[in-house]
Amino acid sequence: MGRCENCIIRQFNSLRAMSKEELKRVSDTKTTKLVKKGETIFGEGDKLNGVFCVRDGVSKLSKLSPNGKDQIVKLATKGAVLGQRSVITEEVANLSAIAVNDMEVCFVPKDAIMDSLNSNPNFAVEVLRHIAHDLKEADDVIVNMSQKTVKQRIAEAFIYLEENFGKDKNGYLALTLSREDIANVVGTATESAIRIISDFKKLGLIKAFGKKVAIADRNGLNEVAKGS
Amino acid sequence: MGRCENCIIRQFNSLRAMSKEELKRVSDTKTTKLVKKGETIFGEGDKLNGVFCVRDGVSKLSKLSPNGKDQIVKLATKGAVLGQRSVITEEVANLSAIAVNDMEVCFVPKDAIMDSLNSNPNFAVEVLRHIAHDLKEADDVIVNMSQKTVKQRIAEAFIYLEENFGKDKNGYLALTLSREDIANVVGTATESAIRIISDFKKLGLIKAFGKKVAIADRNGLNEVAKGS
DNA sequence: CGGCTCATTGAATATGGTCAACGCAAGTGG
DNA sequence: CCACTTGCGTTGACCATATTCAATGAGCCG
Repeated sequence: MGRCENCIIRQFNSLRAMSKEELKRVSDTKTTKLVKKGETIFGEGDKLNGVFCVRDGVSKLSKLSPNGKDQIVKLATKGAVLGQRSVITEEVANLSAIAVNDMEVCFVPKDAIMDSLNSNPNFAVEVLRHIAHDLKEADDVIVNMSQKTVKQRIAEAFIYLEENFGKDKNGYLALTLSREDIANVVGTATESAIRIISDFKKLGLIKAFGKKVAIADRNGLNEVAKGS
Repeated sequence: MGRCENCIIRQFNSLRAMSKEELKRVSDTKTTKLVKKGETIFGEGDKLNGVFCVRDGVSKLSKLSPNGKDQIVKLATKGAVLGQRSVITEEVANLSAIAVNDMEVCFVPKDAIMDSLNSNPNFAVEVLRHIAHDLKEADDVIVNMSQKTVKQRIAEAFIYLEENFGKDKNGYLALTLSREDIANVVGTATESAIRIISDFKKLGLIKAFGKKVAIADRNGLNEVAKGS
């Protein structure tokens, strides 16, 4: 099992602001887990005793709405730290974290985190910056959700997926989501999403092969996203 | 002009975690402003040189969507600190802050804030807790926006307004928003909001007198909000 | 009294959700 | 190997919801 001090992933998240000693402590108390596609890392309402640092794979963070539908609030990938928010506010988890593909995550007990927060201002400020950035993104999502059509949001989602997760050798989006997951990301019914995706295909904006999708006309998609 | 050390408002926000010396410094550099209803405290894209602490009145924090419509992301009242997020990430403001009624705000230059953040872990963690809480709320708003109908969201909005801003002696909501503002809070067209409000009135859920609104049947509204 | 701003209403249209059916591919167990 | 299930993706038809454009009213202020 690797040592946090040498972990490259750390460069992407707030743990990079920890001192050598702090990292050593984290490394000594952490455990590494493999999470299979579809498995739950933690669920809404769970009491979290630490945070999860994503080393590999992708997790969806979602919340069940009162009407019984899941809304995916964000996708977390390599470098993300899950559960941070709940640990800080000492509340139960507000979102569920479910693996979208096979993952490798490190669990870091909360004491190591909280002690560093309370004693190392550099670390606290670094975490603060990350959360502040998340908040900005969340505000932007609110605006998108409430002001854009489903079609625009789906177009944006594809662009987002390509930008953040890249493509495989055949040009398909490297992260393959089920139609249902796509619908849950943009907040619509699965059938609605399917219809729009099918339209995009007919318009030549994307290519689709089973659940795999490739962006064929990036500019065109962009036009749609901005409202054509 | 009052001294921050004696300011009661401070109890509601992260400034309560500052030491006496830090507060003194804030107090010496701060300025107090009166902002009239409709005036802009800062706009999207502005570079902020400090934060604004709300002593009285209410501000709407909104963002213009690409299609030209304003989305009100949140309402900030007594005790709220505006612009905090932008100062922390050293980005331009992501939202506009506009006074919904006459306000009194204190402007605190960012140096005092940043220096305390970097040297006082108590303060940093307190700010962190606040922002983490804001993030949770934002995530919840995302779920509401994408999964609930306009009718549900308007019902929730009225309940929210009563809970957070109270009523006047006649039972009307103490914070009076224009129909357009209500529409912008729930993310819909003004006419849609108006129609639904008019329905609520016919159903006896609310009373309306011009732009003033009073909740008549709290339980009924709650039913609607949960989806009846 | 204009001239404003905002609330209100109607009618036509667009957009999205729901229900139901069918196809296809990947297992699974006999 | 075949019948059977199961999970998705896909499509159609219908209904509900929300937007848009347009017109009218109601109150307010100089």
